[in-house]
Amino acid sequence: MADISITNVIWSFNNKTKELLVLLLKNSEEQMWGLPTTYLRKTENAEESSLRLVREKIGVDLPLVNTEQLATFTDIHRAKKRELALTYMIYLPDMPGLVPGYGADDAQWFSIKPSSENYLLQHGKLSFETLDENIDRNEFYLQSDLFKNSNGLISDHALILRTAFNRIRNRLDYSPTILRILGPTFTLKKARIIYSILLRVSLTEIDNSNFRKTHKRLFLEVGTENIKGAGRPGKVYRLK
Amino acid sequence: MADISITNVIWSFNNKTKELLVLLLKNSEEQMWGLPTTYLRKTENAEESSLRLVREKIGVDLPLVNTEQLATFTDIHRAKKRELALTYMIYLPDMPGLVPGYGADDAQWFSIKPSSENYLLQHGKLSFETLDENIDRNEFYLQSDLFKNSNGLISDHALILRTAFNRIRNRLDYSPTILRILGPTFTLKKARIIYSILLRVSLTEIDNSNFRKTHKRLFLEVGTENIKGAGRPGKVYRLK
DNA sequence: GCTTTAAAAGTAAAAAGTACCTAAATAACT
DNA sequence: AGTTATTTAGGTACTTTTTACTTTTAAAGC
Repeated sequence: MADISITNVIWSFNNKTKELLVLLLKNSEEQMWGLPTTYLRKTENAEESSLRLVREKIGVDLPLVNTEQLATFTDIHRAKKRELALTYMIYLPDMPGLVPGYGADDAQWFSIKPSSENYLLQHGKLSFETLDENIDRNEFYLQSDLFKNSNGLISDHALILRTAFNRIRNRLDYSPTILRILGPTFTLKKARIIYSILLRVSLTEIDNSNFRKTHKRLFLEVGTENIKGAGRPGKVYRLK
Repeated sequence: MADISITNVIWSFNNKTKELLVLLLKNSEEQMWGLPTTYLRKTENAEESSLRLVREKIGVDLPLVNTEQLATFTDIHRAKKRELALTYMIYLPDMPGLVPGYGADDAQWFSIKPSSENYLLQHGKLSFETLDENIDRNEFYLQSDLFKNSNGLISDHALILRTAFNRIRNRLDYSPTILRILGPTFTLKKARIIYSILLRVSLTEIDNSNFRKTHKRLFLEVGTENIKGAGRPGKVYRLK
């Protein structure tokens, strides 16, 4: 009856600029940016489809455990034809190189950058106007009411992206899976950078010492940083 | 391509026996119990479909805000034909009367009752064998690995039910929407009963006084109980 | 009025969170 | 080599929250 699309929100991290990234593709037909999307095949379940999409667009072959269901969007008017969007989230370290692939003219990592209270899509920085705090609470109901295409993204991909952002933020306290974008291990500094972006506060507002205390239950110490640089080398952790 | 089914996990509460209830229907064809299910129509989104199902089975007409997306199950072999299950949760007070309706031979409220470590489906009591604590964390990945039909429920409805149970339990601390089954207002005693069932501890293990202190941020006092009975009448609250 | 029951309210100790400071480890500079 | 700047680990005292337990209050039944 309806077409089944699989849409991925793929997160990564720029180690040089310390930016939180999300992957967008430029649609050949409409020349608008949107999230990577494919169609579910007869022979695969949605998780497999989501990972196939990653393989096709980024050339990375991930095990099943690396994709995580976000939500399903079913609004009648969300696409030209009736189409359900089964959305997934994926966390990739190292900001892999991109190739546009079939149906896309361009592929780019967009930086999620808080600008005062808002996020704006400008100059390669992705940002939402008045990121609605209530979306996560309401994301499962009234999707049609929340439907707004305010960011110049294709279809309802702005809504999907906000839902993803809020989900990640709400999970920060007990399951900060977003830290996977830092690779298998990470320093507390990098973790704090991610937290500061998601919580939209400056890095100094997240106290180094207190962050260590309140989060050590989530992290496991596995060694010490061995990179060159000024200052004491940080300890290296991984997610428990 | 695939059929789209809408499956509801409908929760309620028995005010006399103080039991947490879930609605199951007996399938005419297979003579097995399962969750209420319908098929998505061209003219409706999934939330509307979920509420139509409630209306058809229980005769209650709810506003859109009363259904909440649980997860989408896409395993290739989850049904005889390829069929995606978009699942929703609904909280109904007063344990409404039931009519089997089309395709069902019986409709019943089943009590979720913890028996030691396990939950067993016996004598109208619904229960899971070794309710896996990890399902919620993993529910969005590896669904096919978790697929087990261990409760005599149709298809993968046992998995759906466990996913629902774990979701509710994890949300208890910050968004105890399950308390809607108590009606618009409730006493702390009743809230504690729900918590004790979900956390699988005895009522006395949830201290009355401390429960009040730790949960007052979630509840709003709206008056005092005016029912007849021994003991001081409890205050009445509603969800903030 | 006294006893029983059930819930609200109080108290003190423990645990967790917060603001701020000191110590340690490294690089760069004189 | 010794000093300084930089960065992160670790410590301390204070505040808030949670927890275990006790007391008070408000009703019903006799």
